Amino acid sequence: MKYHHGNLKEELISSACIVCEADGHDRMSLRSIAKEAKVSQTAPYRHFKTKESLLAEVSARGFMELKEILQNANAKKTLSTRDKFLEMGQAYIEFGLSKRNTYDLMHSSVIDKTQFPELLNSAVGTFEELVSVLAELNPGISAKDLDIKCIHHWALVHGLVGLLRNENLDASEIDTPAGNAMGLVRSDIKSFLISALEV
Amino acid sequence: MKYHHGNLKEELISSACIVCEADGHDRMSLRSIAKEAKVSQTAPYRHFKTKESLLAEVSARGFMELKEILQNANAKKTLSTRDKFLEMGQAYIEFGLSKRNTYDLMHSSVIDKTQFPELLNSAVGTFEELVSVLAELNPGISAKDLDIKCIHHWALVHGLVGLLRNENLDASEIDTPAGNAMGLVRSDIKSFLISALEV
DNA sequence: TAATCATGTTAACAGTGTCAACATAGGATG
DNA sequence: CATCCTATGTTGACACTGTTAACATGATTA
Repeated sequence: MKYHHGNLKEELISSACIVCEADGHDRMSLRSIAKEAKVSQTAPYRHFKTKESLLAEVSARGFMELKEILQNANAKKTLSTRDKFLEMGQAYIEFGLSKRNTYDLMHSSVIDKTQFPELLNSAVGTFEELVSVLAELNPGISAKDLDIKCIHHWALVHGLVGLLRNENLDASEIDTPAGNAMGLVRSDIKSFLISALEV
Repeated sequence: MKYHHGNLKEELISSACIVCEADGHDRMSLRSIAKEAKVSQTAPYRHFKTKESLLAEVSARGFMELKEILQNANAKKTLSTRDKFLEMGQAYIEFGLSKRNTYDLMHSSVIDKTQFPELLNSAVGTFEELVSVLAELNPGISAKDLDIKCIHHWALVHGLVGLLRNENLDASEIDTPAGNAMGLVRSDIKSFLISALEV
């Protein structure tokens, strides 16, 4: 039994990633992931100043994964620019729905992003991928209009994820106009995007 | 000093509303609001089964307030339908930004809405106000298309609130394309809505 | 008047983030 | 090689949390 773990920091982060996605960041305790790493409950404090800073790391990895997913969609050379754009939108939404709790953390206010510059950069990085495809799709557009278009589309997919994730308005659970519409959109995200993005 | 408080449930709820908005729902403790009401730390359990159920009440009040705000916007008879619609969008966003923490709670996953039917109804109620104005704005539209349009616009404003609230991407704080664009949108929400909603 | 029951209290439990004080080991320095 | 330093671990403690069980009170009702 060796006193020093050797790779604790990395193990804590990846363990935290798993627990966060499984249980949600608010139900994750530092002590439990320390225990999982077979290490005392205060050992994490040698690598993270606070619980928040460990969560910031988890969040940053989420943004990196999301960025990679968007890059992959944008890199499909067989697709037209328009289709790459649609693919990105769909990929974004699917990430938000499948990595539900991680996505939650990424946009949660428990982490003050201004205190974690790297995290802020990661979050902003997502935006850049969108800028590139929209610039290609709208040749000659002004920088300002391009930025605004980006926000428009980012807000749309981000908001849709929020509605689909959080509201439990699925037709399967409740029979209302909102619920029915939500089920409709969920069952065919691509069609919704085509009509909503009007591209 | 009377043993029975007389109005404890109501006082706990309104106190919780204030604390939630001030500190955020995750930093609110049952014990602290019990103390504030000059009552023992377990007294709230006579009125709320769990902390979550108290938060559900706070959330429901948030949705009611939001619905009222949207109704007021929709009821301005001097405005055209189009302007009422824009007014609603702006009012929604302003609510999300000014009642930041309450809005957070309303869309948080700490409350399982399926376990609080009233809360679910409140949340769905927001949707109905949007349906009415969009129906007026798009005469002859099919029910399905109307629902989808609603989701589209709801997602847009909801997503925009999320971006403006959560990302700390303001131009004042960080100088990036995303930050600059965010500052631009924030400074003139109405213009953004006009261009984004294309109405 | 007596009993019931909603509504309060106290004491306790297991769990949390975090800090101070101490222990260990591996690498740098003499 | 011996010694010290420093990174990294442990133990013990503190104040706080949500929640439950057991008990107290007092208003309503039979």
